Amino acid sequence: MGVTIRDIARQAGVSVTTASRALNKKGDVSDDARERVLSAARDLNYAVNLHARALAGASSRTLGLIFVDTSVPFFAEMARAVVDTATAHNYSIIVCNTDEDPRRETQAHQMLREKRVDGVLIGSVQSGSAPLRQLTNEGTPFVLLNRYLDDFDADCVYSDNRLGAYEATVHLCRLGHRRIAHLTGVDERYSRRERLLGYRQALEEHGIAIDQRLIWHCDDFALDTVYGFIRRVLANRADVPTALFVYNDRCAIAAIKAIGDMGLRVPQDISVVGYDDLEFARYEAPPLTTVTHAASEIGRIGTEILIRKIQLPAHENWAVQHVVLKPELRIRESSAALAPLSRRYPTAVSPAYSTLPK
Amino acid sequence: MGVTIRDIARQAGVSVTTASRALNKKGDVSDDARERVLSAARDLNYAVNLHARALAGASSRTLGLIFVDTSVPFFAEMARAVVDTATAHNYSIIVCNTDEDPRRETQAHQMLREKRVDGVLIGSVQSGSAPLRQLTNEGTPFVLLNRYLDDFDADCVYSDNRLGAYEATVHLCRLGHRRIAHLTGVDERYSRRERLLGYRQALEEHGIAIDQRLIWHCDDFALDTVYGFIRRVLANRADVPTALFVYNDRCAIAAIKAIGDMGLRVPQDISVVGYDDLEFARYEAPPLTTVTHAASEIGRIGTEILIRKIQLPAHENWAVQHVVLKPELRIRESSAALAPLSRRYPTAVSPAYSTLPK
DNA sequence: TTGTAAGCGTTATCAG
DNA sequence: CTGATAACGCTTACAA
Repeated sequence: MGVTIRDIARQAGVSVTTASRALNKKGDVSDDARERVLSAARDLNYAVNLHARALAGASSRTLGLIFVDTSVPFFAEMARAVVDTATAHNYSIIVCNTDEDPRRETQAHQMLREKRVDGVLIGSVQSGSAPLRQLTNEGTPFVLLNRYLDDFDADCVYSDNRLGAYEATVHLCRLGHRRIAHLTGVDERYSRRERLLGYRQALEEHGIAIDQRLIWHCDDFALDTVYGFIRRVLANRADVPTALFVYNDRCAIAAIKAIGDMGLRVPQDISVVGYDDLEFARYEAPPLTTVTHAASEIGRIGTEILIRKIQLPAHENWAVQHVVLKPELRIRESSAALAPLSRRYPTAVSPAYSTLPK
Repeated sequence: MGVTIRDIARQAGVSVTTASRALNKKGDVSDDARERVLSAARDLNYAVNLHARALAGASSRTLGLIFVDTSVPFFAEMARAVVDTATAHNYSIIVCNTDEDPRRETQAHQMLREKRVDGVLIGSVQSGSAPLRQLTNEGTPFVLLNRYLDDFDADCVYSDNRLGAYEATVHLCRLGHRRIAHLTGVDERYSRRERLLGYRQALEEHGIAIDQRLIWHCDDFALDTVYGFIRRVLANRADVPTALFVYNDRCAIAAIKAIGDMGLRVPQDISVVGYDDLEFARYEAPPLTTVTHAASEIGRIGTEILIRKIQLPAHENWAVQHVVLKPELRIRESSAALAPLSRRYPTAVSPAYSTLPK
């Protein structure tokens, strides 16, 4: 069943050892022998058995990738870069999704352990540092992607969420806005905390008091929820802000639609700024002001660090790396200078202005 | 290095064989022995070495997934379902992207061969049926996802692209449109051919002659290209259709923006219909009429078929499965009845009306 | 430069 | 019910 190195050794008229050496282009093999081995391998359409190779001590040439949800565009892009970079270095990627469920996270780690992966890229940390500690104990290198932990000093690459949020909010302040709301999620993800901090810092620096009623926590798993939430908030005229900084672009499109359906205009009545610069952001109506933070860069750099760490000669020691990427504000048409009061709110806010289609 | 089954056998005071049996809950083991083995495994934090297991004849519990580009939302959703379904059956997924490059496709197949995966899910077929033939020869089960090959009878699950396109186009015909353009890509992907066929069939059935100048082939790798393409076409007033059926939602948002930037309105001047029903489609302005074809269903069903095939007892034989899912038209506000001529084209078409932001 | 032989960790066979 | 022992396919000392 399947052609083995023994078969090609026989066909090439050499020993298994020589065959192995020739195949792995290592050690001294005569040109003649190498030639015969390689052509035998070609003839027999040989493919190494990586399980055997891994078992015999070599690496498995496989990395694990643990994400919250690889179908979310931002993560999908990051995952794509991870796979590409790994492929370029001849590693393959096993993908796991946690959906922020600690149980699934544990299962993922267990599975990767059983598969004896050479390293793990981690974009989802649900049960604290326990799994990371285990990886460290077992000597499996890992890199945090888009995550940072206060209580565990690990290699990581992420973009400066606080800075991005800060710049987005400063942008709105400079446009004259003072009632700036922030829409975020309900979980305690690192990026949420950081963006909230950046938002607060910008307001404080501009002498704007933090108004808790303008910090909107809304479950953003389904966009419908976000849409409904915004409509409900806007229905109460007193709560309507003049600008809205949304946790990400995905939620921003739901917010923009909700704003429009409530009879308000973006940016004339409410300026909107997103985060992520997803592909569709430029095609929104109006084109969405947002923050880019090259998801693919995070994926690429993280994977390169991981591979470098894996291939580090045993005697050298490793200096923990923190790579922080600078996000960048992309100013487009969804944000504009605060209009004088007389030009705002052209129509009465009517909850039934329009509804979300099925 | 690492705790082995030998260690837990020793600690439990049984033979390796018994330990293995207890761990795999197969064969007869006394409750007492099982108990001791299991607790030893727990104490020592044991994790099977799947390489060893695979080498010893058991399966590797790994599937391969070959896609064109897992970061494209539609594929990302499908991939997500594949990973979830596989996980539920205790399989893990190795992801490969081909970018429609036959060389990368070959590399992917080679890699999966070396990893001795139990089966492969294939959503990218670039070099014809050669790789599939190889899989068949080697006895590696596979299922085509969202693909169908005329010249190779393989298990596959896809949605009826022709039907979806047909219904989309019929919808436009019934709204009174007769100048209906179709925007598609430049490659010869199966889904492109099928959607084009559905489009043609609908027109023919409504007595509308096929006008080649209304079938727009445009490279859709970058959305900018699509945007520029549409603007250029619309600049020539004579070529402006009253309705546009776009290959997918992703391109449709670029088309809608281009139409708007050329001073035309959707749907009053041009009705637009997309395909895929991506999450953002409902939040477009106007909400996009499109065709759903549950990407996740394709992923789930395909994976289930593959696993069933893998686990098929050797003596039973397998009847090739073709699962065809029915797509469904979602009518929203981007398509509307053909307006009388007098109400169309309110503004002169000016190529410099607006531009795409950076 | 080449070959022999001993693992790697597991499962499967077969005999107790 | 249990346990030796022989694979599985490969790498790698070590020996020649």
